[in-house]
Amino acid sequence: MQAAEEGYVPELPEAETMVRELRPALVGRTIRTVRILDAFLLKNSSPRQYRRRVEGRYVHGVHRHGKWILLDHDGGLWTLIQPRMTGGFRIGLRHRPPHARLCWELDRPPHSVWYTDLRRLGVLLLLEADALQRLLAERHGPDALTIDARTLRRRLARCRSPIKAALMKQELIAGLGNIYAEEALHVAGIRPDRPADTLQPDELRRLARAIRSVLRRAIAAQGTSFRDYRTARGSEGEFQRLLNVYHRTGQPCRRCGAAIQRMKMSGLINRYTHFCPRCQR
DNA sequence: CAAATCCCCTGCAGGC
DNA sequence: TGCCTGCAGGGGATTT
Repeated sequence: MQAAEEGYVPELPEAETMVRELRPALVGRTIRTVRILDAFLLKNSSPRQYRRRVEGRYVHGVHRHGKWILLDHDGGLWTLIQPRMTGGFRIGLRHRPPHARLCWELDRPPHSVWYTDLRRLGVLLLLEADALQRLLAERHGPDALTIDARTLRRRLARCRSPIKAALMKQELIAGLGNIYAEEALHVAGIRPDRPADTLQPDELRRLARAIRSVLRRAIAAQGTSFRDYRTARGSEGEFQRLLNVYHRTGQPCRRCGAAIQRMKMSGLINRYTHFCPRCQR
């Protein structure tokens, strides 16, 4: 799956889509060679170190936590990939695709998995199991895809940020970004600028359910979250059908017809937040 | 503890 | 035509 050059912005559904494509390509293969075309993305190892540790290793599994992708190299060694804005994968290509940064060459088909990253904001870390656990514990709350109302309430209990800003803090809940936080709040009928700790029990139940359903639907659509309608390149229809508020300023709410508004709020001061002033309270 | 700011990076749109 | 600015955005580090 490619990333933003095709209009995708990796949040949880995009990461899940990548993992589902990577799993049948990588699991059970041995990484023969790693071709590192851009050392910039290796943040905690040199190309030599990375190759020495990973080459010859069997891939035991491919996992996702929040927006992060994990390769289990077996024997307690992991590659953590944060695609950030424009990271993505291409499978089985013989020649380097545009913006190729790294290639895992495999012992059997599809023989190659490429990591591509147009803007080079992505991060790749080589981690022992205990370091990975520490990182997840420090930086990641529970995964948004399976969040339940009780967990959500606990995570937000002492948080006074606007609920949308809180939902985007990965250490509270992992996986939501700008787009799906907005969409979930619209489905739940909650204004994005409400302080998180003022949500009532019934609102938290609606919100937890909305987060799960928005993410599940986006995964079913293979993570169709377009950032930029100007470069949507033909998939524009699907994108517009899925999104209720994101990037829809002035357009009618699909539920009540009121014009979608945009605003700025504390914690997200230089970004717009879209919402329906009638449906969301 | 929360918020703001800056930074990483590239492509593209809009203004002049 | 070409240069400049702003914007998109995840997320870490640093400052207020």
